Amino acid sequence: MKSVKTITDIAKECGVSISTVSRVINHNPHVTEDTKRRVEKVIKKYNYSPNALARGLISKQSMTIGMIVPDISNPYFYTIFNEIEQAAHEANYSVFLCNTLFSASSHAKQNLHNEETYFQMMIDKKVDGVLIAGGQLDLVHLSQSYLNALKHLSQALPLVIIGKPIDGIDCFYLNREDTGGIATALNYLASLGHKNIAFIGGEDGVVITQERIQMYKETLLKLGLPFHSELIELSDYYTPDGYSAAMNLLDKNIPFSAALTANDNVAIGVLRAFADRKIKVPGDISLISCDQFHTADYLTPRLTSIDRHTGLFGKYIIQVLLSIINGITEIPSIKVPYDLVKRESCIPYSK
Amino acid sequence: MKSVKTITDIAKECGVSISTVSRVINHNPHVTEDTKRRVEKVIKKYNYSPNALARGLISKQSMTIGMIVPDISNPYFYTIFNEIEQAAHEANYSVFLCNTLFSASSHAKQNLHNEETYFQMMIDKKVDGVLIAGGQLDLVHLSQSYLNALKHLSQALPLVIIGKPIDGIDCFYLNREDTGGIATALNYLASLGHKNIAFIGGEDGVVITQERIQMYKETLLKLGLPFHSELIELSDYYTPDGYSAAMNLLDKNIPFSAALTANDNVAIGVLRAFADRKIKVPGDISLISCDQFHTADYLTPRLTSIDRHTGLFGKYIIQVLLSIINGITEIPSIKVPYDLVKRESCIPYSK
DNA sequence: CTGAAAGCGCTTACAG
DNA sequence: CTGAAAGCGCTTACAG
Repeated sequence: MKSVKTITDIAKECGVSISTVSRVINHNPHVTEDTKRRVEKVIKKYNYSPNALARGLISKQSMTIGMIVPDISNPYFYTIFNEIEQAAHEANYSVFLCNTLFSASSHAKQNLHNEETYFQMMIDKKVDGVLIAGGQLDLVHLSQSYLNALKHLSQALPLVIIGKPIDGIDCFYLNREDTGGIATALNYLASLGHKNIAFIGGEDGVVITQERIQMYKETLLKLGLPFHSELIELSDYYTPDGYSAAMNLLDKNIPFSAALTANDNVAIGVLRAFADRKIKVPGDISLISCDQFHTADYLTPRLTSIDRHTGLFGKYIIQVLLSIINGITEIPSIKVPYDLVKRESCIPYSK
Repeated sequence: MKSVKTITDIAKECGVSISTVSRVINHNPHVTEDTKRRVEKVIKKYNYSPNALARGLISKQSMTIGMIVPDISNPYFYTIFNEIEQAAHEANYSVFLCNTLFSASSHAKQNLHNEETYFQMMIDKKVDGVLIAGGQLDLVHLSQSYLNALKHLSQALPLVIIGKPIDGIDCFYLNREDTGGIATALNYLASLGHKNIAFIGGEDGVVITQERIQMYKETLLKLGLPFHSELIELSDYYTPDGYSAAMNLLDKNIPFSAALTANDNVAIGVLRAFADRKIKVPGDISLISCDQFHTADYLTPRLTSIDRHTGLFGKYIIQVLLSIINGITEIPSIKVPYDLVKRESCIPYSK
């Protein structure tokens, strides 16, 4: 395309062989100080830097990793990505961000094979490792086609999956406890005297949602609180979804004095729906979010949330991926904490 | 690393030369239907797909692009990225997302050469084109080191910069009108009878901020409204920044009945600050945001905003980059509209 | 210490 | 239509 020097150009100008140039580039000690200096001077002169494609071809390392997520505009994913990318960059890796646009709620409408084409691209591009978070992965029922593609990927490259192990797919699975926050939130609300507690958000047909509902049920039982399946209103993880879910819930006309929300984005929608129905938070209903994003502390009321420390989890993920790339197969386990952050949206029950 | 077939493996198993295999891969018509079928069968059998590194080395096309942004968690950037990535993927490109973490507000503290190392990485990896949005680029004063790195990049690869032309850097510049929204917002507030209008948000030392303030000044003048430089409170583009900026502004004790906010995130912080000071929006102060994100319609009050259609701009950007990669040097210009979206946060002035 | 040669996995003229 | 050869820009034994 444009004027970019190659190792041959440098070698010629220095009057040495390309082997010698290669040696100085790679800090091979078997080079005279003098020739080394001479070569380095020319390298600097042209700002020469070796072609990573050629290098990758021969060294079997592209210094590249792939991250496959459904939607980078989701704070959960971009928080993880930020950590991944930063650590990767520090380790001299570049990262392909693959945004598949997969949505569990509406996946009938979309191109079901989109994720699979991303898998193949990562294989073709010889990334040194791939990370998958979210997408079809989380579905309760996986299509055969997806499974095949995933298997093919796992056989071609070091693969890290954020989630529960999938039958027949041999790769590394990193899992964070996804339900503990639910129990913590519920215990807190119960301690405030709330009895009828709604559950808003979480996609239908997704493993995590099932587990969370299970935990919701169990915890209520343990606390001796009533369980009404009608108080569960699923939805996607975004603000508009929270809004419509809250409206649907309200339309059922089942009394509740507190609500659990999948994350802060959903909470914003719920807050809006409640305001439209003249329901005061926390005056009429207490609200707690199970996954804190960045705005919780600036909403009105300030949102009581569970901080799941997703950033920490991201740091852990990339650390694992990098060590796997370097041949370490023993992965350290980690306990990512989750903390209850009490703010203004929950108050004691009073009737 | 793991078992991945090469063109040689396929050729051997088919009993043909690698040239022939290459021809069927590349849909070269000069292959007998019969051999073609035979080769394709084996390709399918092993799920063979050519090594993109080797391909890129010879064809001078890596089918890869780079996008360099300061912070992907910023809705402005992720909205653009989403469009870029989707269109790129449809055109069979993968995208390296480089998150430089550059912040104009606090760049004294950070690694100033971070962006430059990303530039070099993109050159080394032989991406087919690079896109830069935000970062040092937007600064009023550019460091010589950055300028050199940028020049080097522009000479090595097709480069598209989102922003104003920079002296001495020959590349493609895509610029959207960044100040029109200010005038529209101001006109609207004036039409509601507001006279003292504050300006909150926008980083200091950045070109766009200068232009916006200039526009703010000019428009007030045109409208015959007073201009108080004390009513300008700069800050970064995030919620906490909006909060502290609003607090600072309030502490000055200069009366105003309406405020312009750089974007919705800043507006959320401002809303919170006002609430803490018992100032009602829109009762006491009307608020308008100059760049709408996704939550505007769910805040309380619902936020009146300028919709700058950043997604559309993103579609345009990638279309331009792709055509440049394909050798088209004539870039179509576009007029991205901006619309005033009236919601609840602005009401007529009444004293 | 240094260079010539082989090879990474492809594509593309060039012969046949 | 098909194969042998050259070559993309590197790295890495192998000689010297």
